Amino acid sequence: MILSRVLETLEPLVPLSVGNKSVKGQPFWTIPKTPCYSIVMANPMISRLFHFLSRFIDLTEEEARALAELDLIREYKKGEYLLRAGETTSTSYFVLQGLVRSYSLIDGEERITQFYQEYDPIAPPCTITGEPSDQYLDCLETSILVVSTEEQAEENLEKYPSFERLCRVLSDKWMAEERTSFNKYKTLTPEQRYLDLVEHRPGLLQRVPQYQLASFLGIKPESLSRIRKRISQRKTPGRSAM
Amino acid sequence: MILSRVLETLEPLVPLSVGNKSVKGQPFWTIPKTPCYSIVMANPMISRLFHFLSRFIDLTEEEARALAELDLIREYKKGEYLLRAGETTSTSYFVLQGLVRSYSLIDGEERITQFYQEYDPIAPPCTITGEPSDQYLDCLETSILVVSTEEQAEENLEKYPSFERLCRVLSDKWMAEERTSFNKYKTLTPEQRYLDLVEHRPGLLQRVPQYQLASFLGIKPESLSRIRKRISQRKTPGRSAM
DNA sequence: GATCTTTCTTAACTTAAGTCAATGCATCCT
DNA sequence: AGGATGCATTGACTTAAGTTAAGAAAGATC
Repeated sequence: MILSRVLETLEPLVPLSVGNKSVKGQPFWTIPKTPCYSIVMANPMISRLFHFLSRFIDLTEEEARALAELDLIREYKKGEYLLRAGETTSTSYFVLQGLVRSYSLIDGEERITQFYQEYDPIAPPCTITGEPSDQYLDCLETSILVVSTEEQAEENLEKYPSFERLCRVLSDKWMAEERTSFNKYKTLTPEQRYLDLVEHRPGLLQRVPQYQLASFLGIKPESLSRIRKRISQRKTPGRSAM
Repeated sequence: MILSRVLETLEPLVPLSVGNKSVKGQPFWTIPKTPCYSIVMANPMISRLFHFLSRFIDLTEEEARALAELDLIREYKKGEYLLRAGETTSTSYFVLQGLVRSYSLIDGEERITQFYQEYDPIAPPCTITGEPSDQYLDCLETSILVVSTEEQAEENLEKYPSFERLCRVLSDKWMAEERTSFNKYKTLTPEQRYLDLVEHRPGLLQRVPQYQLASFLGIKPESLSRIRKRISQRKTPGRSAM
């Protein structure tokens, strides 16, 4: 398995602007170079999908065409729900552009469990377990997603065996990431988690209001405010007392 | 995908005794009934592996033989390390019997991130990312594990395409479980997490000292002690005063 | 059975997040 | 401009976990 090498070469997409509100009408992310599957290049979002997949597998022209013709890409408006607690779905998503969040309702309060941004998979546990979801899924920004049901996937996995491999490799990668961030969450304090967020997902700070970041970090907005104050005071220790 | 049905029918193994110290020399878990692959039945541990796998896939006699002949099952002594922080490995495990824990060292203190028991997979993120592990892996009990390197897996996935499907299905199942427990950890208080543990993994309370449970729950032993006191006082509110 | 060791509990005190409430500061609306 | 709304900050107070230290209880050893 050469996934480690693969991951090293996967450069993140470069944002065109800070915050998606500031430059309206423009795509938020640059369109990446991608290997040339003929049918595919017309649509920049399909192109983006193949750019991502090319890091993990070499699809034949036929497979690429088949995948493109499945026509899996959909746009969801800001505020639109993909899933509500209590429902069950067999649908998974993959974010090509935009921002989706998952949260659960605890005593009437939204507790955000994840933000899904460009190149993130959204695989609700209920697609596997069949149990009613305890999570809500909604779009914080108008988002362009790859949409795939289990049934559809199943069908095409049989037709194109190399998809099976692709799915397994991606599952493994995402599993490792999930484990790693779980471990981080467990071992870091709220302050360290915030600093980790600043370091590793700085884009989120621009795209998400602070009270939602707080919820994601597992604390109250007031606490995040105090943490930020603490940090800024520590960084500027001088120029006090006269 | 019929994994939801599959999961419903997967009954947990029944422990023979409470705590592995009490009944020495006896197997801790009953040996399950399993479909009859001829080569396999000799060894109860291989039998157990196939019992588990049969819930997810029907292997041909040839595939079953191939899998058995890979000779992947090993015993590790109590206290033995499978992985240390700083190292990288391509080896994953699957617990047939025993108890393994992962932890990281924070300021010289062991912070337990997971207990792996019967039927749990152990897939260190470094097998995928290639980065040095931040986690230690060691056996809390003498354990019997399926041992599999990426290279070996890779080789056999090519030879036996249905293994590819098996791996993907298992990855998906484990991914869903990982997500679910992450969400739980985020949304529950330490006290609720303890109660959840009592309800869903009661065996652990017998097999693991309290200070390690506390670490796993993300709190100090003293706090767990207080939490338990709080709970027991709540359950026995009467018979006080005079 | 007495001793040593490990684990668990308790208590007093500290720390940081939660809670509640008030204020400041944008932006949006008409 | 004025008012409403939503979000971030601040302060006073509460709560629960962390810290430190001392014993009690349970197990292991000889």
